[in-house]
Amino acid sequence: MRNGLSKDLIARILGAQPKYTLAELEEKYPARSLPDGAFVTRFAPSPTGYMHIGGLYQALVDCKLAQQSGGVFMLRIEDTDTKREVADAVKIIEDSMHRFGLKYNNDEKYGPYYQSKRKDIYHSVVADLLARGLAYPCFLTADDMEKIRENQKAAGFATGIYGEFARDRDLTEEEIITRLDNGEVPSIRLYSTGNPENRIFCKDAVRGSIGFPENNEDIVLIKSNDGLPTYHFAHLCDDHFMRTTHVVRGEEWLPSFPLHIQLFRMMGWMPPMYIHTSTIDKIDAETGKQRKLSKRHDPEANVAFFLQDGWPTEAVLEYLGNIAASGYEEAKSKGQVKSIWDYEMKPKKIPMSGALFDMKKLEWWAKEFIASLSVDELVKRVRNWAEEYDVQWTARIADNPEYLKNILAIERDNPKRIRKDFITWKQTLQEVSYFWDDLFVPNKEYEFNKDALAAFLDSFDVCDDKDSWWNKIVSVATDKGIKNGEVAMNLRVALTGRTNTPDLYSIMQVMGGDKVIGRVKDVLK
RNA sequence: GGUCCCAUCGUCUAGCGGUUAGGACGUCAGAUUCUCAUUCUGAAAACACGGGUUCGAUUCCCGUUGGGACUGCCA
Repeated sequence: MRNGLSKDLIARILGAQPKYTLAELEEKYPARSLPDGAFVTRFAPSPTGYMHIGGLYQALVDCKLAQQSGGVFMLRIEDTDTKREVADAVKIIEDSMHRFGLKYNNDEKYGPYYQSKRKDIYHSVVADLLARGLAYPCFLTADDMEKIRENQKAAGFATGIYGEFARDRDLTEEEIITRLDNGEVPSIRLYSTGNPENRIFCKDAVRGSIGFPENNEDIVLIKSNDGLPTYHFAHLCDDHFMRTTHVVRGEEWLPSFPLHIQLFRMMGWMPPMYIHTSTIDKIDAETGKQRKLSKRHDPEANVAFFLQDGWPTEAVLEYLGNIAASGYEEAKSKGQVKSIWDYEMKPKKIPMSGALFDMKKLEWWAKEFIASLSVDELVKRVRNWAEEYDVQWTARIADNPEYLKNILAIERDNPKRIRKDFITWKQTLQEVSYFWDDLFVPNKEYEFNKDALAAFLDSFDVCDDKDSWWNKIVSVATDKGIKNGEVAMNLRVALTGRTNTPDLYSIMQVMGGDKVIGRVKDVLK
């Protein structure tokens, strides 16, 4: 600790008198009146251009924990890094939240929810630290720090601004004024009182108490270039004054956990409960090693990928939710709950080891989900997707909406035996594309038994019921001395170009007599 | 290098000192079916290793190994 700075000097450093006293802030953002045990959570992404699947996972946990406890879930935009900010990023985040049904409730009373708009709060808090000698203006330039870092590395020391390397931590007021007069703009650093010889214990809801050496780095609280806070300081102020009870964040924050706890202690504030979630990983194709899903290498790291390809958002949420609350799967299969929102998520049970993203399992959730839809609902979802991502399909569907409905209704009448070959809305359309002449691809490889096909065509009547239809196939087979299945397969390939399809009779009914006759004739030519 | 986190079938996990180590996805086999999908039945498949503690360790402790994160005026 050092001598506190005078009021006037603090105002000069900050560019203005602090707007609030700590007491005023406490009053402005009072404790929330919520039922006992209610969680106040927040998803706090920085607007850097896209929504990461890991972010969605965290947001789901946040939302779920708040929702099931009768608490509040907030969305806070951490836009303190002006350099990395991307134009539409906030829109993308909000849109993703909306599409996945993650409803947040940003009560104005505790806002604003953009960190860039909360400067007054950060400055007021840092003014208090400055006055108490727990923070100081630091005039180290980027070059200075680079040199320090190099020297530290060469000497085998830990890098960072601490102890003797914290050049400006004991500047007198006069020295500070001289530098200010010089036109130098300081950042504001923590005057760390931590000693790495001591251990500090930090409590994580899943991992329990974690011991660290105390933090002794004079980390930056307020940046010199824009007067905005760093993450560490912003989260301290925000989660305190937003009255957050549970901070759900990635495990990459674990190393700075002691710093955060020390910060809370310095302020005399009660820290929230922390839940550090594990990463969502994949095996790197080149190195064969497990690593976090990354935006650059993995399309599936980006939530937009799932939207574009038409994955049911519910399925993605169930997959992710089951990672956080692994009993969900079983409870659902036993019919105890209908959706992830009905299943209680226990903070302590959120897994702490990194989970490999399992596309196959996601596919399973998606198949199950789509199979649970009514035909009308399925058609609606598919159309909605097409309208957003595929104009050609939109046109085709609009041309004859009933046709798509009939196609998708195939083998869906028996609830116990619904086909489960649809995974995404996009793939659903591809799966049934042969129903449209412009998409139908005749099979050139298959060696047709033209005799049999011709014989079938002779007897074909689209009005036949399923039994007489099948009887005709059987009689063709008998006449030609081949198996029933072979006749059916010839017909299947002639009509669809594929060797695997749903029920042939249904397909023919939906296609209609003209198309059936046309396609068989094309083969016979 | 330093600090911290993690370690059960291929994958996600249940387990919280005594279990035939359970489930799900995936895989394989069989049955049903005009093919596929579905449905049903079944199978293979795991406690990283080495020390302790204990009558007894998958479970507790230590170490090793392996994986991960952090080490920025980025979050």
